[in-house]
Amino acid sequence: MIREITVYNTLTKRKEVFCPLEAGKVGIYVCGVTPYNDPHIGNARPFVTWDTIRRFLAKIGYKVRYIQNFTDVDDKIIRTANEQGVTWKDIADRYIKAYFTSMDALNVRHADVYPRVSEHIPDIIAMVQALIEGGYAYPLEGDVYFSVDKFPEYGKLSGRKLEDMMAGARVEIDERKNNPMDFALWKAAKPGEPFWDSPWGPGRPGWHIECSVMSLKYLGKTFDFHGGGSDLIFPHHENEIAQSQACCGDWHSFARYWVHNGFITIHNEKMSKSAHNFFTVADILKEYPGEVVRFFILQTHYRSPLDFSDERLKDAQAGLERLANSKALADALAEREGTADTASALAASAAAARDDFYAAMADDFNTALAISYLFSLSKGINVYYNDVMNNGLAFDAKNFAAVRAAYADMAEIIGIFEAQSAADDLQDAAIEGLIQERLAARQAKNWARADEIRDELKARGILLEDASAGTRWKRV
RNA sequence: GGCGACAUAGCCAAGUGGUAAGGCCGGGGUCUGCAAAACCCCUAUUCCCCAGUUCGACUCUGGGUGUCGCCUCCA
Repeated sequence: MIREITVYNTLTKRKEVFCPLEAGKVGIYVCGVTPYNDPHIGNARPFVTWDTIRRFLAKIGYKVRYIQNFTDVDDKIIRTANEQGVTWKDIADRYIKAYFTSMDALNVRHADVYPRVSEHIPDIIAMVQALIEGGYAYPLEGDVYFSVDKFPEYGKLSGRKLEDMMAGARVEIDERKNNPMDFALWKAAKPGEPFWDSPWGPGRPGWHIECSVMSLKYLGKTFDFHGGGSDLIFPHHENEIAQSQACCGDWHSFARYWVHNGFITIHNEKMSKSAHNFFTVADILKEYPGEVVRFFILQTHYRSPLDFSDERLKDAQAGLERLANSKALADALAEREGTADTASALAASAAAARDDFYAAMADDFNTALAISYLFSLSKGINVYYNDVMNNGLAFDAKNFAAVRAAYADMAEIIGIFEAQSAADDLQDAAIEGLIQERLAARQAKNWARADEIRDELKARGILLEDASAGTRWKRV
């Protein structure tokens, strides 16, 4: 079942054949969010992407362990809490909840562990201590800094040299540090900030150290995939590499494949909280179903930029509805019985489509290409449906079951067709009753009454579609 | 200033050294009481520009132009 997959590794800047650390298993660490406001769609991209990758890996037989952190101790959280007169924990809890609400709507399955910084302070202190003892870090007036000069490989992920960075640094230079690029592992507490006791006095962790600590704790010192947005490559991931490798004393430890997704843009400009050009997932969900948003994201390869607009979302919705319609047709067909041998060719093309789909996913998780095979099978299903329902072709239950299974299998990886049917005050039986009444009206050529019933149902979100074999209905 | 990515039809978007997937929109047709859905047909002699390598390049190399990103919090 497990097939060879290739993946673009930011570290080597090329596609590589993926070889798991441990046969049959995959360990994934994805940088999560800092919970201080509602997630916007740009934030959602890596999680939808990784959810899909994860589904695929599990499908082809890997046992997947997926870890995603919450940075719940942070400047912005503290600032927001102070502005609102609540505790940092209130803010973190509120927006972690908001994160789940949004991601659940996008069919993002939960991680195996969601470690939080605030729950790993002792582990963090231990790693900082180890880095100091190893000569890689130094305390300074209650802070602790990582000394980049002690780590020869610094810059290997982002492809930049220390000298180049210093030349163009726009950061205010802190003269106390050994090297301006040295970054904080531990920050001394300022008045009004949350703090924990440490060997260097009261303080809190720097940003990068958490991921080194928590990935080590939950995945070990070496693991397979490390993911996140491209904006994390530098300095965040670069710093993680420095900390983890220095700490473990093993130059080849830490993440083996670095996978970074491109940005979601608006009018071709990066969407970001600081630029105030973002749309939150929650707001988009008021206009579009979560699956449309998910589908919109997956129709573009994860490494490409993705421009967000209402028009693009509408396009995605139209495409997804096409796929969903085929699913509905397939479901309707599947209720029939028939022993004819009329779907063997379709079954063969379904198997081929599924195979192509898997091959596309195995080639650097090319969801855009993979989805095209879903469309091709969709067409096959539609044609067969028309032949059986409208052209009198005898039904082939056995082969069609295989077709339907292949279609569902692909859809499951993409993560569509999972929306819970919304609770509706109109019961199925009532709908069927009205459809029967309309049928009678149509037979009596009472078009006015027939259309009235159709409009009535439409107003309540029920769409009718007449076919020679009967009337189908669906909720929209 | 340093480093990097990308440029494919009206819109979006895959892709390969061997002659351009798929989706959306649009046009025509079939089916239908009308709708809806579906199906069929049409919609890039061409992949930013200029050189070069090659039997052959959109795909490789060099140069140019444009857009975007990272170098500061950021998915």
